[in-house]
Amino acid sequence: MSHSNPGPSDSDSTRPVKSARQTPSTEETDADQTTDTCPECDGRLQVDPSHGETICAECGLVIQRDRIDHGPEWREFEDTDAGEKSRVGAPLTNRQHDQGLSTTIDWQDKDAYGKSLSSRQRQKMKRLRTWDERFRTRDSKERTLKHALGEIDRMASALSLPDTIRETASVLFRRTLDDDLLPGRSIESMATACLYTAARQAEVPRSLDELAEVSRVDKHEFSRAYRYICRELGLELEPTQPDDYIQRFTSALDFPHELETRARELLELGREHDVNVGKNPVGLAAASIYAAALYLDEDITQAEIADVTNISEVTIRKRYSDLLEADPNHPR
DNA sequence: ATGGTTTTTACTGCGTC
DNA sequence: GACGCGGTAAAAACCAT
Repeated sequence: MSHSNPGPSDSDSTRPVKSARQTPSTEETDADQTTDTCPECDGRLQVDPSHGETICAECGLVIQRDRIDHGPEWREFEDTDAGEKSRVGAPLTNRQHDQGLSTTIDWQDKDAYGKSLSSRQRQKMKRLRTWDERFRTRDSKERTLKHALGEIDRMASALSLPDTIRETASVLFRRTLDDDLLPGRSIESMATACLYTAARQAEVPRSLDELAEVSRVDKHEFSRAYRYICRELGLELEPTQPDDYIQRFTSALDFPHELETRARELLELGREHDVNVGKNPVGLAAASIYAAALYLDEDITQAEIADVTNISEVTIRKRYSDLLEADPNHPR
């Protein structure tokens, strides 16, 4: 009866569980007042009843979605109740500029039975469509939002990021819009920055290079926008961990799961010997994968890893020789 | 702006298939 | 001889001050 959808985070389930990020206990207590704090920024969590979402008041991170059944309430006893109790409809979403509420006039010149309209009617529909369109994107902010959310969706799909992250990115963009951070910056760069931020907050980071490949603006533009919104919205993000890139890179290279764990061990070893402080986490991930591949006799060249990670061979060499030195029983 | 650090680019020499 | 690898110098990029 209720929407028991498996949840968008499923596409993420292949990742090894790092720690209990989700707080499943809140499901049971089910109180609207939750005293938890955001795992990202320790901000206060609040429940948005209209969306059934738990979001962080500080950074806009969506913790949990769809706790409210959006299904209908079938309780109309008298005629006067007609329509009032029925709350049928799709759930609200932040990912459409009008939160998914508006209707659109179809582009086909057909009536409800699928028959073609007379030419007179066609004229009329054309005019109506024009006004309908103007109405739906009434002012510039709505238009901006529409554009941005479309872009966020497109880029998130290209990077196969789950829905929760798109939601977070959408919330972030709304905040930048509400705080008037947009003037002077392109919508594209802001939208890209929001997505980048959202992915980092959810600990499934995509590198700046990866974002740059799907964005319509270049790296510098949106990384400037990113720093800007971090400052203005007071977001404090931890630096990304090399571990967060391991799973994606190993699977892109068709390596077995075993290699993944080996790479993580190497990173841990490196951490203990302080050889990876101040280094690019993406470079470290690439190096640990290369090193792990050597241990496990995988057939791989530095060039191939450099290719999928966008890290130069030189850097891979440097980082992985660091890692080997940290390993007391390395092969050579 | 500046200086320190990291990463990239370009190039060289060595061993192997 | 092409390829993978290790190294180096210089340029570029990045970051804090």
